Amino acid sequence: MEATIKENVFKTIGEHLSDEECEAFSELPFQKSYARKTIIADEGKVCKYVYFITKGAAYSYYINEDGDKNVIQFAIEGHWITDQYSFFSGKKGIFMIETLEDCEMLVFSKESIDNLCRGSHRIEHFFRILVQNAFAALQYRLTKTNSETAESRYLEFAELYPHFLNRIPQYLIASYLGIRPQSLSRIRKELSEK
Amino acid sequence: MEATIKENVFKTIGEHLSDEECEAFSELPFQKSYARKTIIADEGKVCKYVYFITKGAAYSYYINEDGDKNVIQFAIEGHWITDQYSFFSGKKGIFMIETLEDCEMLVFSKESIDNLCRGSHRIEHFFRILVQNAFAALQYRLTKTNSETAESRYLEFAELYPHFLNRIPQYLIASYLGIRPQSLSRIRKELSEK
DNA sequence: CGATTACGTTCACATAGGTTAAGAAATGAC
DNA sequence: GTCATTTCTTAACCTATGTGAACGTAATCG
Repeated sequence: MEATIKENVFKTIGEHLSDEECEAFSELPFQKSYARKTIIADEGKVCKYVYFITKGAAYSYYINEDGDKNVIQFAIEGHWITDQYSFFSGKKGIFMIETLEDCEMLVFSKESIDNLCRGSHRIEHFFRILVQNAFAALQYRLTKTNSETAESRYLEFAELYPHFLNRIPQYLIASYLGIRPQSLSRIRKELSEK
Repeated sequence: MEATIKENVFKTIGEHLSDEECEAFSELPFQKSYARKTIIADEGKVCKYVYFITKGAAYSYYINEDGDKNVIQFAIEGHWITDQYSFFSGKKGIFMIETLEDCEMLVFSKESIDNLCRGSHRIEHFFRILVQNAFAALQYRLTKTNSETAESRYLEFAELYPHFLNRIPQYLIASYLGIRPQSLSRIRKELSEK
């Protein structure tokens, strides 16, 4: 288990923890399997866990007043996923999290993250850097959303996450890009005609 | 100075530091004034500082290939502003930061943030929480950008930041919302006719 | 103070992407 | 394998926002 944590979790930011810290880390999460299309966090309920995916794929989304699904984030092996807002505030969630494939996850409760961070400065540091990088990436994504056409956002997505294209249904990619499935289909057609 | 830091900086997340920690914190930044319309961080150069605004207003933006300005963030008294990506990675910046009004700022270098965090677990914790909250807010903003009309985004902006409406030129608000100044003008006209 | 520039408004027209609807293709259940 | 369901594609039409240009007013600066 320690090896799994060390390999999977810590390589995600390339920091090294001592064996002791690593052990503290590895005692806290529990491992869990979820079947494909399982909802693991539900809008309106408090999101009590952070999930680190060791196998499979999942995504988070929210549903607006019109009933449209809006994809926030995709996550595959080596990625973290949660409803940040709900998880950290303890207030009711705004996002759903659902598996796309059968998944293996490491599940961390808020208490375990808090204990880990309280108990080890370096683990707290690890999480700070993790969130910081996520923030910078999200800021970049927002600028693109605000200033580029759907076509160029799709091209950038395809370049950035080529392995997602085969694994994730197109209508979810469309939603992630902020457009309708029909529009993505049209864009793909135009691109293939060029 | 300690009082200023304690009052200004720490009230922003409602955590309390010991006097000792507070003192460590207050020794590191320097205070600086900037005139209106001063560019304090420049795209293409490394962004070496995090700014905490104690007076005035500023904003960050980037300029795309077509030469359009794209506003990322507004910041007034009590807010932090920086080019996160550049600041933390040490790579060349992607955003500009410019003052909107004459400003007073507390300026933190990367070394000072790193030293503060290394030297005090609680300060590291402070910054983790700070970034976490910013991340959750940004994620929420992105979902709105992806799924709502410009009109409803404007209404939400006006409700969330009523004090910004008077202080910030409309063409910058338009850019923040991802639309053109003419479109915002049209939207405002339609709203006033309702 | 007047000159100049920056900002906001309006309008006519263009276009990206949304909508609705239908059918084709792929996937999954039995 | 067959049937049902989910996903993808296409097309005709619609709407929100972009574009370019003109004009008025407010802010800024000499």
